[in-house]
Amino acid sequence: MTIHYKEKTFFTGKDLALSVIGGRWKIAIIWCLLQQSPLRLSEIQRKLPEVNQRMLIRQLRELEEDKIITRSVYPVVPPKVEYQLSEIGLLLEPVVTSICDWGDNFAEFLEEDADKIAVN
Amino acid sequence: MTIHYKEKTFFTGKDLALSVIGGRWKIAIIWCLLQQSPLRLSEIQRKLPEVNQRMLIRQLRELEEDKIITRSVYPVVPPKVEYQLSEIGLLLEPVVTSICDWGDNFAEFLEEDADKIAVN
DNA sequence: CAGTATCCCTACTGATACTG
DNA sequence: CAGTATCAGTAGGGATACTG
Repeated sequence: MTIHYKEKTFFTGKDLALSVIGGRWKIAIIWCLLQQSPLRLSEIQRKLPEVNQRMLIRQLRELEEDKIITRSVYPVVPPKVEYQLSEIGLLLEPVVTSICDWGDNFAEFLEEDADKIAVN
Repeated sequence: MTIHYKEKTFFTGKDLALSVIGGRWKIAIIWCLLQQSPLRLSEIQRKLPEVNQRMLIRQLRELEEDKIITRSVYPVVPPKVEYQLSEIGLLLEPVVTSICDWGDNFAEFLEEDADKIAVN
């Protein structure tokens, strides 16, 4: 496999995937939109308070460019903008799920480790 | 869930997972070690030529600290160091697999897109 | 509400040289 | 072989203030 995208060359699906979803907050954003959709910017901000607004908007723009999410602007006052996952974006569900599952596993693992130390 | 790790607090397994495997080259390293294990540093370098040595070693160190991989040093001349996935590290297989699968899907999606443009 | 604009800083990167 | 050391450049990220 060889694919050219955004002036770069990727030799595996993995590398392509990482270039698209590897951004600092992208998995978190996708996780939000898998749980509930569509979401407005302010709603995503409430769900991800640890992300500052500028970064959130930048990562949303990149996801939109890559067609992972769609952005719908309603010409009303006050402004209303809705974000949701595209078809290809929805297919990221297994990625997000497996990450969540592993994270839970790892959390348990850390607790066991802490127990061992506590026992000693 | 609330877990404290490395002086930070995580409220979801997902956030914990991302803090551990979110590094720039970590998924790539884990992918290597899932394919073949153990691997020596020079072998990983050959498999991931796009990563420079200093970054590779840093990310390996972090993965080792988080107990995702193990590092075995053999006291021989010339030096021999082997890296392999730990038990919890091996459990990342579904994460890596789902990322690879999605990446392949996304590559197809891009090609279809290119076709549409070509047709017009 | 949904964004920009500004400033600053850390992380990553690349090249090259050196060591046990 | 498997690293560490140094320098220097760039991209990504963070805090805060401001606007249609």
